[in-house]
Amino acid sequence: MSLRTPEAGGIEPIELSQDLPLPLYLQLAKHLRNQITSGKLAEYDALPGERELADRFGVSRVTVRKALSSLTAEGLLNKRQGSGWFINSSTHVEQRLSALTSFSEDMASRGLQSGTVWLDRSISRATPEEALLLNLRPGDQVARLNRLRLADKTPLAIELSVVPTKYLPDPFGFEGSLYQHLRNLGHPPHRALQRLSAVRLIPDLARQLELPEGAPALYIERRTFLEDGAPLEFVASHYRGDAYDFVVELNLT
Amino acid sequence: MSLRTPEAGGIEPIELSQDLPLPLYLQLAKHLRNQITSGKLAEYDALPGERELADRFGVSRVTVRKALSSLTAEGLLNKRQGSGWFINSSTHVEQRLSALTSFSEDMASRGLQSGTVWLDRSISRATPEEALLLNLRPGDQVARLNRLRLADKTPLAIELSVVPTKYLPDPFGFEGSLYQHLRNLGHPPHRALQRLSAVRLIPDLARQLELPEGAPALYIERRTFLEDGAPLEFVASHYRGDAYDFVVELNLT
DNA sequence: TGTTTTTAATACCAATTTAATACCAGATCC
DNA sequence: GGATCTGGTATTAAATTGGTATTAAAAACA
Repeated sequence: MSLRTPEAGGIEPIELSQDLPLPLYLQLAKHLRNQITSGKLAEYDALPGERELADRFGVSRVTVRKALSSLTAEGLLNKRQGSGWFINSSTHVEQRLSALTSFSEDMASRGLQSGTVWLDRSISRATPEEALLLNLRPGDQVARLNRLRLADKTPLAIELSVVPTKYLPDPFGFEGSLYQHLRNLGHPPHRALQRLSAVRLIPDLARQLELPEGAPALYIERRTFLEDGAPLEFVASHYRGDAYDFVVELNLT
Repeated sequence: MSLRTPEAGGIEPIELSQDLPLPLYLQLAKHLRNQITSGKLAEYDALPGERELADRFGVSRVTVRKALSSLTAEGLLNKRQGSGWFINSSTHVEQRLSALTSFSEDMASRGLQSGTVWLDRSISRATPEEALLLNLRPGDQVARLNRLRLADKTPLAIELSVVPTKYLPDPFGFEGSLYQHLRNLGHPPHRALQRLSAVRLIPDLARQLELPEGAPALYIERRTFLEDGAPLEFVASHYRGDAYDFVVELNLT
């Protein structure tokens, strides 16, 4: 047995079969990806050596190698000759886009308890600027959702969502996730465009976030679109600069 | 059953009939077009093999081939011998993330003239933190590139790049784009992971950016990786909060 | 009605991928 | 410094992929 194998590897065994409609190396990659992203194999952990893995799953070393290589291309693993294969930090694959979809999911993935305090829930006419951004006619009505977002009871962000009433007729008709509700109503968000910048908090917002006036904040403006390209939602958020990181992962090819 | 067919294909069955006033291959093309554009096949990039499809729909391979060819002419599919048929990614919406690759390109796309003032260009030992982030051994050497970035002659950002000397042996050996240079050296950046947050500028940085002390800034930390997953570069940037927007576009599906 | 075009089948060809074995080279550890 | 770990690479055979030629029936057309 390899010297550097951590406690028998901690990898669950699995039966790989040539009869399945997926090549062996992809079956193996899939299994390992599960083990890694599910947290069963901790960050920075070493994987068992290639020979050991080949032996354990009953395939050749080349097959193991192809599986590991494909996971490397995904950014989950890295290797060093003479040392072995290691799990990358920040391999929260499922989380890649969740930061943009749902506040609660985002918080959950960071291991924080999320909470919401409603500041405003009403219907009114769109301002000229909102009408422009949401592609509405002047005077069209919008639902306005202003929420204070909490992480472990600490104020983390203020979020103002504006949705045309044709997509959200009743702003009181839901609890929890706005996106889930919109999906239920048959208006699933499909694409989003975000702008991020750093701003100084105005007194009003600073007070609500329990920060001194002028503290730095991450300002995120988001426009969400339906599949047919129609604007669904406009959100302006202020995140506490001292407590929130926005993570983006991307390919440069 | 085909070995390489991905997960039974996920294609709904349909009854094709010679008695209809539409040739078999067009009936099949129509059905597949529906499945693709409706997004039912979006999660499977690959289609089942031609033989598998022929078998499943009870027609000959040539018929399947004609159907797939006509969809190719429409731009929905592409093929590779030995591999199979793939749904074009252009049918999914493309992500525009190039704003993250190069400062100069980013500026150019905003119609601004970009400039650079070198603050530091040297080689030294990696700090323990850098060694961890770049997967180096303690004492390994890194090139340190500290640049003041200008947009139309206004200071816009301060950027500190750290690259292991094994990838960038001579920090003076290039002008212009670091990424272009790394590509020329055979180390093309492949993937990046970014963290963004808002910070208050420390006096030193504030002075260099010609801002008052404590002004808000967008802090962007980026790690860039090679295709094989090895860390290539670590960058820490401070962007003026009053002059820079960071744009992200993405799909929520 | 004879001719051409389209349709759809069978059979065989060529490129690619898969997955194995055997051996090479760099790192680590004593 | 030399075992002996580690990953790296070259070579191979078999399986699977799409590619193509040939044929015949059906449909369209003159």
